[in-house]
Parts: sequence; structure tokens; C-alpha cells
Amino acid sequence: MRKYLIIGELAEMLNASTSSIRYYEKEGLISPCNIDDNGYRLYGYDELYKLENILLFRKLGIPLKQIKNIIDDYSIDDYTKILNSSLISIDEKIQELKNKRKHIINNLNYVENSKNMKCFYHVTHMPERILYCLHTGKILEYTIKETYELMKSQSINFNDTYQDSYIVHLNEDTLSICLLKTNDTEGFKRFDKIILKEGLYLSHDIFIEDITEMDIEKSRFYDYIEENALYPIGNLIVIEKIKYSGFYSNGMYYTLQVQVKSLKK
Amino acid sequence: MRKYLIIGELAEMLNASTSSIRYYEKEGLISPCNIDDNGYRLYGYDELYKLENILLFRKLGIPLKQIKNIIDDYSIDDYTKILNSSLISIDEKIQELKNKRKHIINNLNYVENSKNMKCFYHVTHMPERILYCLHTGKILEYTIKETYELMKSQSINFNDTYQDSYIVHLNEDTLSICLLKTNDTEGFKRFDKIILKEGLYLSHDIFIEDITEMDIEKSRFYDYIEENALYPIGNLIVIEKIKYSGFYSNGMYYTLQVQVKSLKK
DNA sequence: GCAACAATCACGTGGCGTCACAGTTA
DNA sequence: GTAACTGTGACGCCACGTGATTGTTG
Repeated sequence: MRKYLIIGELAEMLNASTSSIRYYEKEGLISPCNIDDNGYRLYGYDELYKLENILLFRKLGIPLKQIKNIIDDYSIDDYTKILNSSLISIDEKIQELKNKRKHIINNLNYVENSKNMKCFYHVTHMPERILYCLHTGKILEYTIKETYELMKSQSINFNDTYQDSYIVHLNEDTLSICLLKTNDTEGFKRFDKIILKEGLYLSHDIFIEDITEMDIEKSRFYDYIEENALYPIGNLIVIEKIKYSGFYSNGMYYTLQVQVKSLKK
Repeated sequence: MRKYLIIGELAEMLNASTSSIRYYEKEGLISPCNIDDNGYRLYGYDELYKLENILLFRKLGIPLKQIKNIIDDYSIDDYTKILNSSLISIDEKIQELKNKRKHIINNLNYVENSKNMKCFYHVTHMPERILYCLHTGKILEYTIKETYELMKSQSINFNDTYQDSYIVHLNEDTLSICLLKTNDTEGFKRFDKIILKEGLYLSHDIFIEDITEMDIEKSRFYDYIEENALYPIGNLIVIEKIKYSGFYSNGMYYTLQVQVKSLKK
């Protein structure tokens, strides 16, 4: 019986492909311990364990050149260093994936809500939120170029407004571009802020294709408040959910919100 | 003032590169809403939101062709379907990364332990563990080819023995290839199993270059037991940690283990 | 005038996969 | 004989990045 493994057997043991093993050889990472009379590559335990480590590093996203360096002048310190650093990058990736997860779930919830939007009113307890007022003006009339210039002049990252936050309109006369955050955020401290107090809020999600529909929606919202005997406290908050207005819409998603005193107690 | 964005401005807003935007255009995913007199591409809000969604999908690892399909015949159902499926793949990725994390931490602990190996004896409480006996024979004399054939004939995945488990030697006369698992595992039920009872175990990690050193290590181990007035219960368990014997070794890592009755109480 | 943009086009990159063609094994 | 392997070498793939060359803007 043959003593060593041929390439396909090695590949099978480690769930690799023969072409990748040959590629690693071409790049100088691993070579067979022997060549059979028929020209076949032969591999032993050493190559098995070595290849397994190479595959581990590849799974960690480490490029072949770097793996080659690790192999070429191996030291325990380098080995642990690279494991430690990939531990960090794994943690970062996990965090990143969790954020994406949250983002997607928000998105899915929103789509779900928009299906049965008519009846979607809910009262929830909200933590204290902070509105950073970046600009006051009629944002809806802004061209994209003007929005861009505004954000640039204030050093605002579009992703900040897009990912975690919303653009909020306060009052009917003086619309403001605001960022809504639940934590006081370094880097936004230079802006005026308005605190939305912790408490019960009535929320209503809407989708409108033309801004003229907004008035109708607002009066519906207040009708609902009256019908359900809720007492509104303070101003109406209009949250513009740009992040949900992706490529499937010709309109915009908003959330109408107001703090309420619930009577049902 | 210009009304629309030029390519660099769009790229800046979304943290993309101009070359990727042009590439997306070449692939038919997005096109400017207008071309300026000078030939510059111009983009508006629609393109901004569309591109943002493209970038989101790219971040989720969805290939451009598939994104193009989503754009070309868009439906809410497809949109939610793809978000749901990437949710699943994100969860899988998170799980995979967590497993890698565990693997790396084990590895790091092992390297750390191997530094001060001489003094590394520890008594810990272990849960019930199950030994699946896959084969009985003198494993140490097996060629790699024989190991391969054995695993193949038993439909054992090398990764199973490698990732979560260890090869275990029971008794001195009848060495066995065993898989050590903490949960009863579907797919291994066909094998004989031995239960290692929950309880206190003395562990000792060793690294040996030649199997003849094993006897010395074993007697050292029993010396330690005697010196520290521990009562051994049952057989000595020799766990062969193939997964730590990567490309930095010419030998093999083992853990010697035995259940003990601690006198210090 | 000059730096920093824009445009187009061609080529390079990593980490393999795939294919053609010939020899080998079970 | 035949299917499934092995070998070598060349080319293809994705999602861009890079660089050359030319034109435009501020």
C-alpha cells in the first residue's frame, strides 16, 4: 500500500481544492514531501498540518504573501502576534456584521410596516434623544448639490445621517436638518441641540409621493390622537427616513411623532 | 450653481470610489441622470439612493450580477427575500467567526501554556464528555495514507476530529482513535461510546518529539499525583492534540488527563 | 498658469476555477 | 475498456485599482 497521500486525498481531508494546493506550491508555500515515479505529488503528516494552518490563515483573510512570510521565518512570537491581530480583526468583523444585521432588520421592519401602514400607529416608551440642529431652512427645496455643499461645509458624513440617524423637521415654519441620536456624540457637540425628553411617544409611519400629501397625513395623525384620547405634549416631530427611500420608491418615508400622556392607566 | 453632483462628489458622499461607480455603469447597474456639456456625469437624489442600496448589497457580499437582477425587475418581495437571505448568511458568518475566534483563543492559550509547560498542571471541573471509539489499533504506527483510508471508510470528516475534538488514547494496550465531544452528536451514534463522567480532572499538557518520551511523561504525571496527594480514579486518558501540531513543530502536543478525588476540601 | 478634477481605454491584481491535452490508476 | 484521477500550461473570472493621455474647472 502506498504510504503517502496524493493531491486529491490531501484536498479531500482538508476540504480544499487540488488547484489551490498546486497554486500554493507555485507561490512557494508548500511542496510535496516526495514525487512518485508517475510524477504524482506525495504528501505526509507534516504537509497535512502545514496545509491546515495555511487554510486557517486564508480563512482569516490573511493574504498568501504574508502567510509565506510567516512560514519562511517562523517564530512563536510572530505566530501569536498574527493570531492576536486576527482576533482583533475578527472582533471588528463580528461587530460590523452585527451592525449590518441591525440595519437589515430595521429595513425589513420598515418594509413590513409599510405594507399595513394605514393602521400602523403605536405608542412606545422612548429614551432621551438628542437633536443636533445642523441647519435651518427649507430642506425639501434643496437641490442635491446644495445638500452636498451644506453637509460638506459642516463636515457631516452622509453615512452618519444615513445609518444611525434621521433628518428631523421641527415646527412647520422653520424646518431644520437635524441628526437624531440617542447618545451625545463627540463631533456633533459644536451644533445646537434640542433634547427630546424620555417618555411615551405616539409614532406613525407614512410614505408619501408628494410633499403636498404631508398636510393630510398630519391632520389624520391628530385625528387619531383625539379619537384615542391621547394628550399631545409639545411639538410634532417629523422624521425623514432617507435611508429607507432606496431604489424602490419615488417618494419618501417619514415618521410622525409626538410625545403623549396616555390616559389608559 | 450647478444643480447635480459630479462623480467625485457622489463618491465622496457615499464613501465609494469613482472607478467603482464607473464600473457599475459599465455593468448596467446605474447611470447618470444627465451628461453635462463638458461630458461630465451628473447625478441626482435618485442615483444617490440607488447607489447607496447597491453599496449596501455589495457590503452584504451579493455579486453585481444579482444586484442587477434585483434592480432590473424589482419587487418588494424580492427585496425582502434577499434581505432575509443575507440575514441568514450574516448569522452564519457571525457563527463562523465566533468559531474561528474560539479556535484561535484555544490556539493562543495552548502556545502560551507550552511556554511554561513544565509547571503546567491544573485541576479543573469537567462536564460529562463522550468518547466515540472509531477504531482500535496502534494509531501511532499508522501511515498518513492508512489514517486517510480509515477515516474515509468510517465517513469521518477530518475537520471534525480537527476542530472541536481530539484523538484520544485509552489504555496502554488497546489504543483507540476516539473523538471527544461534550455533546452527543448525531452522525456519530453508530460508534461505540465511552462516557467520561463529570467531575474533577487533573490535566497536564506536554509536547514530545519522539513517542518514546511518552513513558517518561506518564511517570512524571503520576509522580505529581502522588506528591500532591490526589487520588486518581479510572484510566489515564491521553489526548492527542493534532490541531496544535501545526507548522511550527516536529513533534506532537498531548494532554494527559485523569479523574481525581481532591483532598483539599 | 496650475493643481485637481473629469473622460476613455488598457492593463494589472489575487486567488483561485476551468479547460485542453496527455498520461496513470483501479 | 472506462471512468476518474494525475500532470502541465494557458486562459478566465470578479470587482475593481492604476496609469497613460487628454480635456475641464476653479
